[in-house]
Amino acid sequence: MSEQIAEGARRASVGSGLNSDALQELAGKHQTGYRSVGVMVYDILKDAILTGTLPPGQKLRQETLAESIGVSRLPVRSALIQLEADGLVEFHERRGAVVKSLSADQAREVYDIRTLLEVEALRLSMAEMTPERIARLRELGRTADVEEEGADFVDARTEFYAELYDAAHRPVLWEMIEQLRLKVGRYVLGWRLVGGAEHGHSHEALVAAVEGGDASYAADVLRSHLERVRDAVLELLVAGEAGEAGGASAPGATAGSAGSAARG
Amino acid sequence: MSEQIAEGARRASVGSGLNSDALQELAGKHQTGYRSVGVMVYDILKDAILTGTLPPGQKLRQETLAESIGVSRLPVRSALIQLEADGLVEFHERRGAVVKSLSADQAREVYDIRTLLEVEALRLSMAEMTPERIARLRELGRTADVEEEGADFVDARTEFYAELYDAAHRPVLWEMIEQLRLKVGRYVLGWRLVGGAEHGHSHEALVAAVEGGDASYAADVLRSHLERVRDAVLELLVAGEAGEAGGASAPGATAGSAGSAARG
DNA sequence: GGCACTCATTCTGGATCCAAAAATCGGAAC
DNA sequence: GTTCCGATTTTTGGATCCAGAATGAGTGCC
Repeated sequence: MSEQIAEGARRASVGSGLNSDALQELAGKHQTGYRSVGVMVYDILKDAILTGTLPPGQKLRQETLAESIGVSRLPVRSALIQLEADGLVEFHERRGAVVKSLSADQAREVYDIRTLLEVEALRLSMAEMTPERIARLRELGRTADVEEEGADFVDARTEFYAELYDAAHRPVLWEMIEQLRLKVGRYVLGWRLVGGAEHGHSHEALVAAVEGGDASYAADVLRSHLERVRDAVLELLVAGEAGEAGGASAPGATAGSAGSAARG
Repeated sequence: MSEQIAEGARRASVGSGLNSDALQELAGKHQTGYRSVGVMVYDILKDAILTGTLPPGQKLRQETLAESIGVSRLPVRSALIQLEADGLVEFHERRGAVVKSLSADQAREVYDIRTLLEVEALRLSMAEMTPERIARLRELGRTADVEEEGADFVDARTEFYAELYDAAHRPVLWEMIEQLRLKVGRYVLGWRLVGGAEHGHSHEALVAAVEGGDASYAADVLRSHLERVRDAVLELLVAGEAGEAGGASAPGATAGSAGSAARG
C-alpha cells in the first residue's frame, strides 16, 4: 500500500516537474531533532531553493511537497509563508506558490545596497577588531574559499560574513545584509558550479586587508570582491533571461534554463 | 512606579492583557472585500500593532485574537508568521507570540541604516524628478504633515516616501526602506501623540529642497529630518527602558514588566 | 475548422479536531 | 513558612476534513 502511495507521489512530481527524490534526500538530512516540524520544513525548503533543487520558477504544490517531506500540508504552508517573507517564494492568491526568480535589475540593486551596507559594517567592525577574531576569520575564510558542495558552500560563506561583521555589534544591520545575501545566494552557487573557481582566494584576501588595519583599503577590497561576484551573477542572469521568450510569464522555461545552467 | 510610561499600554493590558474591543473595531474597518481572510487578519494585526492597540510586550493568544476578529485560529497563525518576518512579532516556540519591542540600540541602528539608504534613494530619485512628481509630493507632504489619526498618519507618511523614492525606480531599495520604517513606525506615532506637534512642516520643507534641485542640500534636509525624528523616538524609548528592570536581554521580563506597569 | 462555453477535476484556503508541551495551581514534605 | 513536586488546565502545533475558486478538457455552435 505504501509503495502505491510513493509511486503515486513519484508520478505526480514528475508531472509537475518537481525533483521529489532530491527533496526527500534533503529531508532526510534535516530530520534530526527539530523542536517543531514547521521550522524543519522551512529549513528543508530553504536549502532546496538555495541549492537549486527547487529552481526559480518551480511551481510549489503543497500536497506534493508535504508528501515528499513526509508531513501534512499545514507546516508546509507555514514554511511557504516564511519563505515568501524572505523573498524566495511568490504567492499567487488561490493559484499557488512559485519559487521566485531574480531579475538582472534586481540583482544589480541587491549588490548596490549590499555594497553600501557592508562597507559600513566593515568600517564599524574594523574599529572593534581583535587578533582572536582575525584568527577565526582566517579559518572561516579558508573554508569559504575551498568549500564546494551546495549547502555547505552557502553555510561557510554565511559563517564567514557573520564573524566578519559581528565585531560591529549591529544586529539589525547584519539582519539586512543577510536578507540581501539570501536573495542572490542561489545564483552565486550557480556561478560557482558553472566554473567560477578562478575567483581564487577572495575571502582570505579580505581577511589580510582587515588585518592590515587600513579601513579604506579594506573597503576597496570588499567593494571589488562584491563587484566581481555581481558581474558573474549578472552574466548568469542575463544569459538566462536572453534564453527565455516572455520573461517571468513562462515559469517552466525559467526553471529549465536555470536548471541546465546549474548542471552544465 | 512611573506612571508616565504606559499611556497606551495601560488600557490595553487588563486581565489577559488584550484590548479586545479596540481590536474588534479595527476588524470592522477592514472587513471589506478581501480576497483571503489571512491577509485581512494580517492587515488588522499590523494596524493594531502600528497604532499601539497591541502595545510592545503584549502577549498574543491565538484563540483570543481569532475570536476578537471573528475567524478561526488558522489565518491568525498565518498572519502572525508574516508579522514575525516583518519583525513586529516574536515567536517563542510552543509558548506563544509576543509583540516585539524595540530597544534604543536597535532604534539607533534603524535610523543609521535608514539614513544610508534613504540618502542614496533620494539622490537617485532627484536625478529622475519631474514637475508632476513634485506636485504630487507637495500634496502628499501636506497631508503627511497634517494628518493626526493613528492609521491614517502612518499611511500618509508611507505614501509620501513611496512617491518621493519612486522616481529612483529601485524596488528592492524601497522594500528595504519600508521594512525599516515599519520597525520604528509605532514609536514615531507615539511621539506624535505625546505631543511632537512642534515638528512643523518637515515634509513640505523636504519637498522644497527636492524642488530646488541641489542634491547635497536635499540630502542634508533629509538627514536632519531623520535625526530629529530619531532623537524623539529615542527619548520615548529611553524613558520606557528606564522604567523597566531588565531591558532587551530578557524577553520574558520585558513582557512581564509591561504587564505590571499596566497594573501599577 | 476554430472559438466559446460548460462541466469536471484539482488545488488552495479555512474550519474543526486532536495530541503534546508548558504554565499554573495545589498539596505535601522538610 | 517555604520549597519542591505532581496533577490539572491552558495553549500551541499538527492532522484531517470541507468548501470555493481556478484550470483544463471536451463538446457544441458559429
